[in-house]
Amino acid sequence: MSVDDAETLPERPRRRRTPKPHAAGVKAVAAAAGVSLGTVSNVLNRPEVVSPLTRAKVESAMASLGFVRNESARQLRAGSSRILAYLMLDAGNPFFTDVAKGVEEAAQAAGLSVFLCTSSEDADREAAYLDLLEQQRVQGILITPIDQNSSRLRKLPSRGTPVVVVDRALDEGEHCSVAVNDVLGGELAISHLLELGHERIAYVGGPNTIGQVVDRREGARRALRTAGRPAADLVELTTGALTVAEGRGAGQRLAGLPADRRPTAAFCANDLLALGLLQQCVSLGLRVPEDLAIVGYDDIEFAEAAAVPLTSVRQPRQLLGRTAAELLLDESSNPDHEHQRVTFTPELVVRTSTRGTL
Amino acid sequence: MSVDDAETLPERPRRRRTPKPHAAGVKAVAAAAGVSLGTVSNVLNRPEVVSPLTRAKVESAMASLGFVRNESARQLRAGSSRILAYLMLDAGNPFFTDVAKGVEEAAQAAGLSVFLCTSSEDADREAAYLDLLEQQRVQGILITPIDQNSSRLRKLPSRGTPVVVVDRALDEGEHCSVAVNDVLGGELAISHLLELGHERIAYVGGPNTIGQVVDRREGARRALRTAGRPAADLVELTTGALTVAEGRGAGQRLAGLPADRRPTAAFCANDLLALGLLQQCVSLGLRVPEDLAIVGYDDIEFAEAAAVPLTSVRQPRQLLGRTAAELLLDESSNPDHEHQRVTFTPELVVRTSTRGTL
DNA sequence: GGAAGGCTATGAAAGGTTTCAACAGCGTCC
DNA sequence: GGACGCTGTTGAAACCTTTCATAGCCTTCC
Repeated sequence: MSVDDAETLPERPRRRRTPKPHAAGVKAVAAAAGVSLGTVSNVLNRPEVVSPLTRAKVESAMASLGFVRNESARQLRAGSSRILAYLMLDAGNPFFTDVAKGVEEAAQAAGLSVFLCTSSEDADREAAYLDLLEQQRVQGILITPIDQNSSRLRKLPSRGTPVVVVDRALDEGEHCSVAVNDVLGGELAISHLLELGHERIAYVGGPNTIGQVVDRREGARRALRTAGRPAADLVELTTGALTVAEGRGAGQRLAGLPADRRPTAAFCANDLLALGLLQQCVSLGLRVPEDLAIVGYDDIEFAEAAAVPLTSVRQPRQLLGRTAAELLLDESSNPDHEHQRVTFTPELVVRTSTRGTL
Repeated sequence: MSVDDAETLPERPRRRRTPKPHAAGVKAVAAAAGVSLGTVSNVLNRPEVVSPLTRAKVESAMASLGFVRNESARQLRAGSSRILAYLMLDAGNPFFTDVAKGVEEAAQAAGLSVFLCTSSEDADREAAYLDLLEQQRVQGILITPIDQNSSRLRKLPSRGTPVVVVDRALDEGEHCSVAVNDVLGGELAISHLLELGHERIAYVGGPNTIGQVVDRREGARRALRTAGRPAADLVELTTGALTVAEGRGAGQRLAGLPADRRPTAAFCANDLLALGLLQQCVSLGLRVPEDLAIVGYDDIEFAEAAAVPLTSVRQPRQLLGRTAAELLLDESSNPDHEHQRVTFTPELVVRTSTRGTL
């Protein structure tokens, strides 16, 4: 240590900021390869315009310096992102992860990447992620919204971030939407149970703020009307969420009813509820489907894997995701894009939980 | 149209690029509010240093212009990102989504957001996402790797992107890791089955490139040795992946064995396999646990919800994710950070699939 | 032999934000 | 009454890349 050091110690040299370990940028690469900045950029973005020799020099310089392109700077200048986001309602529900698989498929085909986010059915979280994604200037947002009337959601497209609503059909607005006809799904389920001779049927689902819950119940009621049955034949059990645990709770309530008042069949708003219900009822001694037939909704993989395979209303999950992503891509690349509402048709898959041995 | 126009038509005015619809930046906000650029930035980043009056002016200007902060520019200049990424093996496995939940929890507590990515057990995809995330300069990466010896993975930390390996303990290297003792888990499962009097036991799992599969089998063998049993008592059924479908296939093979050679118990490398196995065996007429006892691994929610509730080895999934995220945060904020290998202890949860009625 | 034209490579400008040294205004203290 | 300190605000530089008009060189063709 020299005397000098001691003197200058108090006023530290003060770098502008702590630099990342080895941040080699295009500049360093250009210097190492003996070319200009622009050429390095061309190697990255339009390799075909640069001569093979030069390209090789640049590429080897990149490799030896460990160059990593700074996406922020790229995006800032180029103005576009190569990323799509899917904001899910609940990552724990296999339905959504299957939709996500379809999204990824379509994105990969277009050379884009997908970031998944999950709102966990929390409106604040949803809002926070929407803000974040907008600030990131992602190419577009796919969302299964909690509240489809959110003003935040409506504002996004006018500011340049395309939005596609997944699994919910919006009446109007600045987005495309992709959904499955939930009313029809409900009808399918109840018609099936009526054909099997069931008279008193439970509808298990909630909360009523969730559009899917409402639509599926509406379908159930419609099927009863069509069959000329009184609406009172549908016993409604409301749950607090669409989870296995809530399904178990509903099972408890159901099994507790005296046998002569207990429904002989239950239609659940999704498979998680149905699986919980199934488990609880079986463990309380009810036989499925003899004492209680059960129909679920979504046909997730675990529906078939349950020891009493579950009859369920199948939705084209992956197709849903793929279509949504394709609509989004069209919106962001095709100047004549027109918003669409795509609706798919659900399909009843009959298994042991309603028909017994086949 | 003037004559001039006709003349200049061929050489189109050529905007630098098509601007996003209404891109109001800090500059526009500053102008509208009658303050300088720096003040707007202060409102965004250090609101406490700006006087309430000025702040109000700026905020109302922001609102009326629909200002959205450009995160790319922010990150470019500030050098740091407020985002964490978790690169999962398989979004369809509830185990990983539960881990993700823990990650989100910890991230939220620290004011960060989480992007989820899924490699779908595809090494190329994993590599592509790692590149992407590094280019995005995310604050750090949590990963359950396919190949934990990937050179790409090892390079990341030295270039400034911290990495924490989840659900895998690495022997060395530049990262922290968080894992559960899989060997012990295997031992727990087999010891339990031995105590129940089973003599011929199947181990169902694969492929052998997956560390978890290997470790759990190792634990199984160790338990047999400890009990003084020959290694041949463990019948190995190798699967191609850890999925429900593969479990079903294994069930088919198992049920096809003549009763006197068929194992009386099966230990599966994860719950997806176990659920598939359970379903197939039941539908082929085997009684669980009387004819075949089954132990799974992970204790995902569906394990308990299965109509024959599954005995399983429970891992602290959410805690795993939370701890991993905390290690990552420490690494990126604490200059004295030292890499750690955290190992949790698994726990056997006994249910009907091995013990019958309780 | 010289002009035209095709390839490549160059260098400066631009993109929106944060940062920070400097400054203005104003009350306080001696 | 002057120096000082405090609070709030300013303006320019810096972050790293992409873009594009232009320049240089080489070939080709008249």
